[in-house]
Amino acid sequence: MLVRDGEVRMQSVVEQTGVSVGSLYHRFGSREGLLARAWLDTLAAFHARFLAALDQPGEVPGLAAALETPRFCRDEPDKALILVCCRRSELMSDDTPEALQAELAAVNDGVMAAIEAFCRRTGLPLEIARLGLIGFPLGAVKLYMPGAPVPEALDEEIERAYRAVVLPRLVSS
Amino acid sequence: MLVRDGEVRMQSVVEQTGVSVGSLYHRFGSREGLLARAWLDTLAAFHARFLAALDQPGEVPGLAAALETPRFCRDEPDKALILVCCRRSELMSDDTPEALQAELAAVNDGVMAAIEAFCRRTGLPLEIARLGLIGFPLGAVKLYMPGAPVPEALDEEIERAYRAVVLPRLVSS
DNA sequence: CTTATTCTAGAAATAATGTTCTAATATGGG
DNA sequence: CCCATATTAGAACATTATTTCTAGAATAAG
Repeated sequence: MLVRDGEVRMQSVVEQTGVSVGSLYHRFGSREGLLARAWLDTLAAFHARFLAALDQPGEVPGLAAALETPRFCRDEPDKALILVCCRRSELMSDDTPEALQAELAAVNDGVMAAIEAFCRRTGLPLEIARLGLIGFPLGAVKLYMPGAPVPEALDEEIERAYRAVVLPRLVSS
Repeated sequence: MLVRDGEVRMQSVVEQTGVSVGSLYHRFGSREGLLARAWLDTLAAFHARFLAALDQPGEVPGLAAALETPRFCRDEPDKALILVCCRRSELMSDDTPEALQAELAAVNDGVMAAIEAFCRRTGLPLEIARLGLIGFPLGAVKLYMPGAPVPEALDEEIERAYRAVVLPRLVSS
């Protein structure tokens, strides 16, 4: 584990990866730079899947995107650990290099735009979309991670919750 | 904020509370002791409400308990911040004083026993109960905290999700 | 093969944080 | 009022973490 007690120490990274301190500073510039890079790479990996699923047509709009969270946890456990078990504020703060802060802003804008487009398309209120697409799936997988694998059976429950909050808003629109 | 970047520094506590280092160490023994005490007190406050709600009779068993999470966030924002936005592992670790580790174990045992009794009473599988009682409500409020208040309207959505995963299991039992 | 460049290594310097300690201040019982 | 005990204060100390630095190894181009 690179992460212990919610903190990431340069020394732990050296021990766990076998890469020397000098190399880490050569590549990432600082601890902040390293953490931000880890967060951004993880976010990009998830968002690629999430956004693709969001545009995917299906019986229930957005359902595939909601199910990307548990699937990502099973497919890419290492990245999912960062995505699900770290807070953004732990990995990116005010003293994160500006270039990386800008990169995060760009990624966030992209996702926000995609979700807003989804809402316009479907007539869903933004808050409902956030809840069904992110809040419930994330809350569900967090019951298991870290430590246990995310069971396949969980997807059915996430789907039930998603339908329960989204379908009533779809018909009324 | 006592918490910055997910870390709690003794110096921040001194600054935010006006209490001196000496006093903190006199009362809590160590940083670990202080963090564990904060976590345990918070947990106790929530569990008192959660367990009372769990035993409360109602049309849908457990629904009141599921709704205690958003209500707790509104009623006790300071404690909710610790409960919702800190990981247990940040506040309690292997070098937490043993007495406090035992206290946590006792609290956890109590909650676990109550949830198991609830499952026996209702015929619900444990995983479904955890999801509806904890996973979904927590995932929902985390969309807002920290930074924004938890809207009243969220309770209705949590209820929908709770019913969606719990009701199908109730009738079949 | 030689040279320029990039990357690696890890000890040493710097900075940040946790803890201890002594003196001073409050508090409460006799 | 006086003493005993509990609490407070914050400077000094110890520990732990981040960053810098210099020398050496790999890599690639000419």
